[in-house]
Amino acid sequence: MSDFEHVDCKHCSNRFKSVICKTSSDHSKELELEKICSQFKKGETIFKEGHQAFGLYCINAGKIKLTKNGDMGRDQIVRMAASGDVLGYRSVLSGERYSASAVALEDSNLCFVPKELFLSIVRKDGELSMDMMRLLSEDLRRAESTITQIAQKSVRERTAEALLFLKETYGLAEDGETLNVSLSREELSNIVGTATETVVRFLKEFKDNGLVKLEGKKILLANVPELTRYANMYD
Amino acid sequence: MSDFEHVDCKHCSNRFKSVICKTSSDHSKELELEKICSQFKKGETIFKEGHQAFGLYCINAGKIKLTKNGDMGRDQIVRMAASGDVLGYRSVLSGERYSASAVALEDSNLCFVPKELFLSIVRKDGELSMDMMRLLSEDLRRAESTITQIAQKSVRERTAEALLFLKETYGLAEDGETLNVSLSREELSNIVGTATETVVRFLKEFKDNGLVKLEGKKILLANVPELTRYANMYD
DNA sequence: TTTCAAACTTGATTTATATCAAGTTTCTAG
DNA sequence: CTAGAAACTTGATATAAATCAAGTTTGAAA
Repeated sequence: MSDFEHVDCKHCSNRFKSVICKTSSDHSKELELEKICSQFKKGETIFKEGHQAFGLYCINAGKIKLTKNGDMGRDQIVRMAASGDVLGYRSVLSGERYSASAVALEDSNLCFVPKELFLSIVRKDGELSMDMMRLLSEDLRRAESTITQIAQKSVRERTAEALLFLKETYGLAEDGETLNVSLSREELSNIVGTATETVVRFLKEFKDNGLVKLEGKKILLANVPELTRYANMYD
Repeated sequence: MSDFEHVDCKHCSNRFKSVICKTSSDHSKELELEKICSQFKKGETIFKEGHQAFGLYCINAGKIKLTKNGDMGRDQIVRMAASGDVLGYRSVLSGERYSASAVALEDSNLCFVPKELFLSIVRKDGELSMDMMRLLSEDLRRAESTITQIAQKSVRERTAEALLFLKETYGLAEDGETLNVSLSREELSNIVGTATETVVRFLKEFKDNGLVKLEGKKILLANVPELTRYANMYD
């Protein structure tokens, strides 16, 4: 992690719709003064599960995974974040330690906002409060939906679903077909919640059935409708 | 569902610590006037997944399960709620439809607070806002922890864990050993995310190993430390 | 550029759990 | 109190996915 050129919030809030950046202009000024922009290289850890939460991070550019340690040492990816998303607000709001680790999936640029500053702004800015509640609500809805998926769907279905989820979250590359994120097979297995070999096998099956094309870590979605059928076999 | 004697918030907030009940006295008065207390019989549905959220519910007395429909028709229990808990705030805050159904596990007594009233109080009461954020944060943390558990633990571990979770959530009966909640084997399987027969088998195994005693739907935890070991075999 | 380690792939085998089938018990409505 | 349905239990079998083992490819550092 190294310091990076300061990105002003106005610029940021125009490009992205980060809740934090939208706060009214007087609070914005405070933010401008106190926030710290840093650059994280691919693979670098932004914060670690179990550590004290000193503040939150706004993603200015880049892609971040949030992982939790399972009891047997294996990681589980519980969220994937992109530009405009905010990390760590859950812990800051509840006053707890970070409940997951944040790791950069590619070189990323984040703004750090200290806990006290953020809390004081939230207390003053009712609209920001509402935004934060909406954000938490949406995260909670998605998490509970994931519980249902993982508990009830087969690994094949979840693998197909993970690919579609990555498409929703990070979009596609310029060709309009390739997933716009590069993950190892192990990371993919940590999203699906399965063994690495199993992910490899299902990707191969999908490839053999013309649903995807594989080229190293690049995954090209060749047949999204059919992939959707694979993901929801009982709809 | 039938009308029930009106329970005043002050009384309620003394016994339980529902966020809603704690709001400052001027807002309390509004609440008193508009809220509607109702009684739900065991098995009755309080609200249904996918329906519009007209407000939220405070549990005055009773136990409620929150379930989501999986894509193949099977239910998944995503949360268990008790006296003092609030239901439906997620949907009200995010303006979405209910994302889960709420069903009474025993005869229960709830207060309904209309959406508009709640939102207007939240907007005015900064402390309530903070409380709601803490509540959502805690729910989110627990949900993400459940994702990790379900994705990585065996059904045996999750079954043991479910029993411990029920002990935490609803406590024990007067004997200090029996779970203070009565669930069908199917409901238990909907918490664990497995087949009903599998839950039956593991309960029997636990019984044979002296971890629990079974008497119909009563489950007596005979050896909590060992049950904990079963739940976290790789700690 | 070579070398070594890490990541990936594939096959064989084992294991956990789902599913199916057939009772048995418990609860509920009449 | 009885009949029937629903819930529960148990066993047998099938199957999905994990694990183990052995390559192969890829990528990074020297």
